[in-house]
Amino acid sequence: MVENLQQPAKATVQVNPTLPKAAAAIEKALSQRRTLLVAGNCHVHYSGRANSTLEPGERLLIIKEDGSLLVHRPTGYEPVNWQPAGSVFHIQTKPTDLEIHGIRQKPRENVRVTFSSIFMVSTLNLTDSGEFLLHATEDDMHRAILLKPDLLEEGFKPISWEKHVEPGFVDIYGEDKNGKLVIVEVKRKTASKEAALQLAKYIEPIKAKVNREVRAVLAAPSLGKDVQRVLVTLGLEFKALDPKICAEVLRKTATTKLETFFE
Amino acid sequence: MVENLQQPAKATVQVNPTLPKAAAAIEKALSQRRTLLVAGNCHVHYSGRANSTLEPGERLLIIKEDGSLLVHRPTGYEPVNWQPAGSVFHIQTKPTDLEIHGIRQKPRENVRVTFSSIFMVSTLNLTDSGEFLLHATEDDMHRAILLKPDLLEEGFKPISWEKHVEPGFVDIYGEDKNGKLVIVEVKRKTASKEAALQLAKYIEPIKAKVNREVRAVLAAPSLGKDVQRVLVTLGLEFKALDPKICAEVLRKTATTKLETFFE
DNA sequence: ATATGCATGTCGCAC
DNA sequence: GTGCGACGTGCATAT
Repeated sequence: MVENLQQPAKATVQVNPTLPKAAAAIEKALSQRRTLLVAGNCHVHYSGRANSTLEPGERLLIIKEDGSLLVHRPTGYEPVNWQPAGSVFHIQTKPTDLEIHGIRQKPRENVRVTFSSIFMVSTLNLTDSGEFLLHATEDDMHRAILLKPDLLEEGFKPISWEKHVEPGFVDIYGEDKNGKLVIVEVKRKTASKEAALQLAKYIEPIKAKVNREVRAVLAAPSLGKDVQRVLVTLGLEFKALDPKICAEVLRKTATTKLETFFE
Repeated sequence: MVENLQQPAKATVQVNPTLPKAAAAIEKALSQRRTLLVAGNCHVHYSGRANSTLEPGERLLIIKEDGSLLVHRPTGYEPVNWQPAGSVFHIQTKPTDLEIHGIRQKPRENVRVTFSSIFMVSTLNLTDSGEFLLHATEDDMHRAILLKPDLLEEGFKPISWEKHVEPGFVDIYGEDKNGKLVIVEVKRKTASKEAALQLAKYIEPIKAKVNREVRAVLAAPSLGKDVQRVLVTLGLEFKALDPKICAEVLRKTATTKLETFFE
């Protein structure tokens, strides 16, 4: 048959469909596991971890092939209502409106999007295997220090990484050029008082354990308002460290080195 | 002219447009401040607080009238790339692709979405003034306790709310039926060790200030794994409190009472 | 399953 | 502007 020779359409669209025609297109998109777009006037009820209501207005509904749902208003980066991947959907058509009901288990929660009119329905058949790479994360900063300890200070020797000591995890743990123990807390953004306190609370347990002097260093691109004062009070040190520079260091260095670091 | 008598179209769509035609539609949508949808094969580069690259694949681009941008892959609740409201966009057409460049100031960052083919372009003219209401938030729990203090315990009398004491804010602050001071930390989800510690750190400063006995109550729907033990150690109490029940209490009570509470 | 912490988190509010 | 905390946060990871 001819259809078998054709590529399936990447996009199908209906503009100003009747509600029954829209319902048919929606049902088909859901059963074929395609990305579905519906624009129209709707109201929304959510019930689950919390409850919400959204009064009628014109919005864009997106349902993806993995069962995630988004309701977007005409402004704002964030969806006003949503459902994470794994939801299942039911369509209900009434004389004057079309309801899309999404249910998620664990936690049990559901969204009902009820359209009174629909401007557009579109079904997209998207294929996407492109890799996504993000750089200059806090993890990149950790790796960069391990690879090139001089980023922290000349002569620093890392011993351990993400080590679980009593109250939580120490980002990096090593020795300075004089053999003193150094614990390092890394932040990719301006460090707050919280970060300083988090670092401070590790000092005593570690001192008690190793029974020798311990230095504590907060490595971050900058310090918040009164954090300098807190550092002095608590006997902590600060090292300026930019996540982008760390990412650059990693880019210039073979990643194989990283993987062999702790073998 | 006839056009003036017509309602502006709620939705305009092009399926499989040439890149120049798509570019024209995109330019128009941006200049008219409409919601724009573009589905096609693209790659994305982001540079700003971090850096990212997304290799080619088929995605949906959304640009809203407020200058927010979303790039959605065919799966996943979250956008793979985005730009918050307030970004400005430039279109660049080359022989083989169409680049949409979004720039945001403060922080300075930019996204470049480069389409090699486009399946669909749609412009939506959405009007939305519907109110959004969310219930069963932590704030609802605060309000419910203020309105109906017996939710916390029989005879409780609230004194203050979101009070700034030394290390931070106490959620609720009051007296029990025996005249003892009570400080309350409210959580809308299972309370973690952090919540217990947060509560504990207020006790000493407050004791020092008021110079009398202080009780500390953690009000939450449930406790995490070892939190019960932490509570005992620190001398804290627990009160089971469900955000949904709080929301229900508020729903049944005139909101006017709330506003007059602290007058 | 639960707990812990990061995120280009975003957003709102108070100072 | 900065700081601070909530969010239906989502998400990955380690236990």
